[in-house]
Amino acid sequence: MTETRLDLDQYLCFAIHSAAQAVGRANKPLLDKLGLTYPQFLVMLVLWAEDGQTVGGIGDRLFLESNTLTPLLKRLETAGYIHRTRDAADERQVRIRLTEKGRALRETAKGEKIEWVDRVFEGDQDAAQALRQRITALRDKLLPEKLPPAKAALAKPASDKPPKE
Amino acid sequence: MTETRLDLDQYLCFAIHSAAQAVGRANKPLLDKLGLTYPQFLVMLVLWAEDGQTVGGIGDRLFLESNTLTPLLKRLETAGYIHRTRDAADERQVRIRLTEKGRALRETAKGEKIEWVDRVFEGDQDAAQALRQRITALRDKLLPEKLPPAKAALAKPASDKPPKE
DNA sequence: AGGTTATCTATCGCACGCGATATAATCGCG
DNA sequence: CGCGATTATATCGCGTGCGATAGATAACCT
Repeated sequence: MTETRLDLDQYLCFAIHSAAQAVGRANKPLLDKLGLTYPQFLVMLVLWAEDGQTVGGIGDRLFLESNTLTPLLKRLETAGYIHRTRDAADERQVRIRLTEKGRALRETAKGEKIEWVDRVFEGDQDAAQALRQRITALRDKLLPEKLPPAKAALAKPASDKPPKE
Repeated sequence: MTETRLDLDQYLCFAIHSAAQAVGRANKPLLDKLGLTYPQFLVMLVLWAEDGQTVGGIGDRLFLESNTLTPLLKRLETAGYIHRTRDAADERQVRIRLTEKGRALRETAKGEKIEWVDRVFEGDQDAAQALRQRITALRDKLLPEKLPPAKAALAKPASDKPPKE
């Protein structure tokens, strides 16, 4: 019959897929304390690092687009963590700004610790870093050509000539 | 200000999260040819290896539960790839069986190739295997211990102080 | 200037993932 | 045997992801 033995773990894509699910579940207790979902927490991380970013700017860092971010940001606004206001200079953009409550949440978050990394790697920080780098390298090779996010934001973009297709 | 520079890639959880998204996008062209979503494809993989499994059996392999699988399986049934029938011996269970169309899809799938693994690893199979193993090891350390139901009860002697909670 | 094109955000629809709960069948135990 | 506990699946609600598309505003071009 079709009793071909199947080991799903032989598929790299399933390994990553299922690992991401497992990580999500492992993060859940911490996020519940903050009252945030994981994507919401990522947005707060981005805003804690730099307030007043645009929807698109946040999306560049998180690899998300407005169809995902707009509803998410509205929920964060309803929860009282952020304000959403059109940029006066460019009315197409929406600037996301932390409220006092949103900034305060950062202190709560700092008090919490991601416990599962220690539990899994048992102090072997090098192994954790190596794995992290390999995974991000894999991701960056898969993503369509987009400028490396954090660094590009630092330097003022000199007007260059993008080669057109 | 709060201009702490943020490198999200320093977080292992974000690395995995974003890598899983990237892998999903990379798989999309292949899945579109098959007319399946990625979770649907995983279910088909499981069934191609062993037909006639129960909902729970499939869920064990994919780390999913009936709240996710039931609607997904109904869609596969609507698409004509599977049948869902109650097990005669145990009417609680639902057996999932491939249709002829479902089996035929396997041949189509075999003709397709996951191209991005080669593109990313450029023939370095060892690197791909090593990464895969590290990721699955991470996942397995994160997942709660699942005891094979009946067997664990046998070995357990009569220490009848159930954990109060 | 005016018309075209590009950019930015929002909206809609669908498919997961999952917590909470419901329902039905089976098991366990006196 | 009967009744409570357990198991298997289903249902409901919400929050993402994401393709497709719409709408408004800005940039561009001759």
